Formats: sequence, C-alpha cells, structure tokens
Amino acid sequence: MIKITFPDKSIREFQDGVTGQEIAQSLSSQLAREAFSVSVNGDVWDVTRPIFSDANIAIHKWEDKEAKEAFWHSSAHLMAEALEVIYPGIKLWVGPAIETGFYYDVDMPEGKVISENDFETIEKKMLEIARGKHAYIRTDMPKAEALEYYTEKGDEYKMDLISGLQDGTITFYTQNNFTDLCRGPHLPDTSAIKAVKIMSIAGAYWKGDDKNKQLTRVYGITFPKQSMLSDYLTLLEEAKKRDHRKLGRELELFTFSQKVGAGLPLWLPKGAMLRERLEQFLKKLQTRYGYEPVITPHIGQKELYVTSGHFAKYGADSFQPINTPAEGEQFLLKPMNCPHHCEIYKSKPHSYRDLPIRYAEFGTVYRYEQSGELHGLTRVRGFTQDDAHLFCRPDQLKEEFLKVIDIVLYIFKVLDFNDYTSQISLRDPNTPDKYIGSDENWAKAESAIIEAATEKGLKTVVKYGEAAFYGPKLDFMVKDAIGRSWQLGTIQVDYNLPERFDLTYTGSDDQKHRPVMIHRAPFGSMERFVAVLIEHTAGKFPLWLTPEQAIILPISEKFNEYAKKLLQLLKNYDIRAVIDERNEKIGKKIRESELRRIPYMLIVGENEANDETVSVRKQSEGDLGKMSPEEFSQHIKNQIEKELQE
RNA sequence: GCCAACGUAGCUCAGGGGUAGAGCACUUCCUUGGUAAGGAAGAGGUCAUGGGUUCAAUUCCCAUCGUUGGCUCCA
Repeated sequence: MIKITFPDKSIREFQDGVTGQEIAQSLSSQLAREAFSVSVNGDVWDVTRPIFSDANIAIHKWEDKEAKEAFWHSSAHLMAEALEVIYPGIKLWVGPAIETGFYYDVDMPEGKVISENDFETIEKKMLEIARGKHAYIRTDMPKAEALEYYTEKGDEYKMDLISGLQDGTITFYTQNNFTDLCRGPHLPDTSAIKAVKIMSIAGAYWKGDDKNKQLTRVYGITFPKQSMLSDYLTLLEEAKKRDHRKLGRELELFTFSQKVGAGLPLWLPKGAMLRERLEQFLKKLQTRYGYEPVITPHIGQKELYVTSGHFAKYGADSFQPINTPAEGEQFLLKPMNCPHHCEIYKSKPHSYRDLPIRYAEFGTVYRYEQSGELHGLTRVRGFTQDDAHLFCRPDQLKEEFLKVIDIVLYIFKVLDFNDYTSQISLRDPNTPDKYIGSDENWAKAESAIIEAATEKGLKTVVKYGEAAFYGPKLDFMVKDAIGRSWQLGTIQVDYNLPERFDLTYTGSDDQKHRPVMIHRAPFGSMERFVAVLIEHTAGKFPLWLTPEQAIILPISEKFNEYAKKLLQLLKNYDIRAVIDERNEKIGKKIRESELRRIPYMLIVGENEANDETVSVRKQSEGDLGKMSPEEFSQHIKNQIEKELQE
C-alpha cells in the first residue's frame, strides 16, 4: 500500500501502482471522467500512469492550467496524425500546447502547402480520429532504438531532437496509427476532444533561427465541449471590436498614409488631443519628482551613435545615414535619445552635490523596423518615447530606481492597468558578444534591478537574453485585445554609456567619479501606450483624458441657439464639448454619440431651454436627469478628481 | 527580411475575361422630432501600382507597394 496526500492535506492509502484516474474514481466517477492530468509530487503525469510510492497529488480538471496543457498537447498529436493522413510524407518537428491551444511545426512534402481552405479537411479528420476513442499509450524506448525508428522513417527533425536527449528518459506516445516522441503528459484517450478549430497558419524558422529552413506552423484549438468553442470564437470576435486599429479609425484618433510611408503614424486632431493630455499628465508628475525638461534635435552626427555603440549594433538594419553637401559628413535620424542627453550632461562639470540629475524629453525617434513587424500603433518606424535619463551616484541608484517604479505603478493605477506583468530582462550568459561592458558592471546593474523589484514586492518573471545591449531592464508588459503581450514601461540600469561618453562628477574626495545612468520610459512610447489604452478601455477613455467630454444634442433645430449658448458656458467651465446641430432625430444623435464613446450627452429641447438646464445622459448608462450647467460642471469635476485620486 | 492570405466608393463588404454593386457615411430636399438608425433624391471608384497573356483584364499570370496572422528582430 502507498500513502496518497491530497491538496487538502488528507491522506488515504491505495494499492501500489494505482493510477490518478483510479484515485479520482474513488472520489467520484464524474471526477474520473473530467480528470485530464494529475500532479504527482509536483510533476504533471498522465492520469493512467501507475504510482508506486507515497505521493502528494492534485487531480487537474479542464479549469486547471495543467489539464488544458495535457488536453491541447494531446490535440497537437491528434492534429499531427490527421496531417500525416492528409499529407503523406510530411515531417514533424515539435507541437506544444500554448496559452490558447496548440501548434505543430511541420515540414510539408515537396510542392505542398496548407492554406485556409484546407482547415476544414483537417478539422474533420481530427474529429473522425478523436471519435475512435484511441488511448494515448506511453512507452519507454532506449535511445538507440528511438534513433533507429526515425532513421527508418527518414525524419531528420526527430532524430535531431533525440540526439539531444539523455538515454533512459526517452518516452513515446501512441494513439491510433500515430506515434510521437514526447515527454507527455497526455489524456487517457482521444474521445475527450469534442470540438476542433484550426486557427491559422504561419511560417516558423526551424529552431527559431532565421538562417534555418522555414517550417509550416499550424495553429489550432480544441475543447471538451462544442459550446466552449463557440464561446471562445465569440470572445475573439468581441476582442476584435476593441482592436486599436479599428477604434483608431472609427474614433478618428490616427491614420496611416502609404504616401507618407509604412509605420509612420499620423495623429488626427482627437488623437493628438488625447496624447497631449497624457503628456501633460506625465510632465506634471515628473516635475514633482524633480525631473528637468530638455529638448534635443531629431538627428545627430553618426559619430555620436558610434560612440554609444548603437551604430555598430543596429546601423546596418536602420534608416541609412543622411549625407550633406560637406564631404564625409553624415547624420542619423536619432534612434535613441540617450546620446543627446549624455552630451547635455557633459555641457558642464558636475559636483556630487548636483546629483541626481534627471533629464526628461518626449523624444521622437526613428527605427527601421522590419516590414513584417509593423503593426498599428504598437510597432512603428517613427515614435515618441516619454524618455528620461537619470544620472546618479552609485549610492543613489537604488533610491532613484525605486522612485521610477513608483511613477510607473502610479500611472498604471490611474489608468486602471491591473493586468500587467513585470519582467526582469537580463543578459543571456551564453551570448556575451551581444552586450557591451564589463561583467562586473553587469553584475552590479542586474543585482540593483533585482533588489529594487524585490523591495517593491513586484511579482516578476526573469527572462534571460532580453536585456538591452548596454544594460539590464525592468519591463512592464501589458496584453492587447488579441492576447499579445507588449512592453510598455521600461527602466534600465546602465554603467556602460557613462563610460563610453566619459561622463564624470567630482566627488567629496575631489576625485573624478563615474555616474550611473537610469534610462526610463513609463509609457514606453506614446504610440504603443495609446494603442494599449484604446484596447484596454475599448475607446471609453477616462473623463480627464477623452478628447470630447460632452456632446450637446438639441431635440430639433429650433434649440440650436440655446445649444450654442450652452456650449460657450461649458467652455468657460473648461469642459470639452461639441454640438450635434444636424437635422436629425434625437434617437439617431444619441446612437451616434454612444458609438463615438462621448461620456456625456446633454439633451436640450423646449423644457431645458425654458428653465436653462440640460438633461444629462451618460454613455452606456442612460438618463441621469435634469441639471443646471453649474451642477453638470461640478459633476464632471468630481468625476475627474475621483479618476486622478492617488 | 521570411511563410501564408488579402488589397473593389470615406467605412464594412458582394461580384466577376466584355470598361462595376449594396449598406452605412457624404450632399440636397421633405420632415422639427424627447433618450440607440424618419423619408426621398443625388454625388462618389484608373477595382493598390507597374508589366505580361488576350480581340478585350478590375477579373488570369508576374513583379512592386501596402495590409493581416505568425516567425526572426525589437536600442
């Protein structure tokens, strides 16, 4: 007998070799049906795998991440089998479960491609196999035998995978006529997979290296119930409605023009108004935190970026240098503001008493992003960073870093971004040539970030290889409407550029010392931040930010005069309002104002004109009743105060 | 940059080898209305751009540009 400990700490005895499924069955037969995987001493196992020693276990149902992973991983195998049937000669690379569904990377037979028209065929084949209720059977195989199996099959991809594995740990899973090298875990059998959707198709370089052959990546998702698939697809439709590219056009915030160029956003008046309010908000905050504004030009001598190292790292793939009539003179569109700010620091000598110095600039930069990467406002070729560079003494570094975190967190709080992740981006120790500076400086910078993040109690993920080439970063990531993660705020510790630019200050010992730099951008870029803000709010911006706070809707043209008088009054109260003077019925004016996401509709007709009031209707909520213009302005002021409360 | 798909009116989209169509938006007229679409008429397109095939191309083929979903990249 073995002792099984459940998550609630209760302990029960079972026969040696009992499976997760049998344990579930002993609790309830429904649980046994719904158990997709089981954690055994922290490792996730098949529910059909026998347990031979005392263990802590947790049974995972669909709701659990561990169950979905097994479900979707099994589905990837199912799809692989279907693909093998439909495209004989197809070769398989890897097929993991992902956050929503799974994919499989495949090498298509010569001359064959998968297109969207083929999705239905694949789905049908998968469902057909799933209905056969084929068990996923786990087998161990010695390395030599595994290699032999794939040599026979002529599959160089799997052979590559196996050659990297340790002998004795190699397992295979078989369902129906399909066997795949796999660690597992998997479902007991294929019958749980009831709904299947192939989502998309994409190219993916083998092993993620663009020098390698490009494989075909097929994305899919499956569910244990048809209704769950429908719900999921509805959810995707809803998310599409929040897409900033769609709302940006509908709400007249920004546009692009082929003639201006790809990835170069044009801010329309309403978008510009929104962005300027955000900038003012941050400027005010930064003034409180002791930042000083600076302004630098859009171009700089190439040498400046040679010094900083940016040119060596990014020059070849960037906008090419601008030549002048002078022989040999070259300028770059600035891809970064830091070199300019370093030169400002150098414009006069500094005492240790002056530090920290904090230079802030909404600096517009240009980077030649790859054409395939451009995406709405989130990935563009010309954008404005809410940039600042802090020059401080080593003993001030931590405090300064903590204060920057405070700024970022305050912004996120005011704008109601609760669902962010903080990522500590460190360098990849395996590729030291990607970075500049000494190991010692890197170690100092990395520990500074880790300490500061810990002190603030941030829940962070550590990612190696994500650092900037001159220093590690603390990044704040937020997801967009379709689930993609974007970096917004970033804080970076840099010991290297101060050396490269030979920045110094005089210490109390009358000796020259090197300052430490912090690069920081709490929004990241205005473009990306506004994009994510649009998706986060679905276009319903906070009152303090929104371009149009109120719209006056006269019941008929007879009341346009009163509406104009009212508009002037509201302007005096600093309320951003417009009038819909068109010859349309009130229902239509309301509908369109709702779609324009204007927070307040002020309906004025005979009654209001007579007693000098407005009927207030709140967007997506409805009638608030009659108010005097004074009361309304007070209402707005109260709302804004609430929004900006610390 | 790479893989796949797409590009028709301001927007959303239909169509298809014989010089184009709907709804919304726009203009004009009628209507002057009370909380999510009043009615009528009109105007609007070199069917992304450039080549090729054809008696004839918006439609078929190629290239370029752009857009979309991924991959690689992201100072």
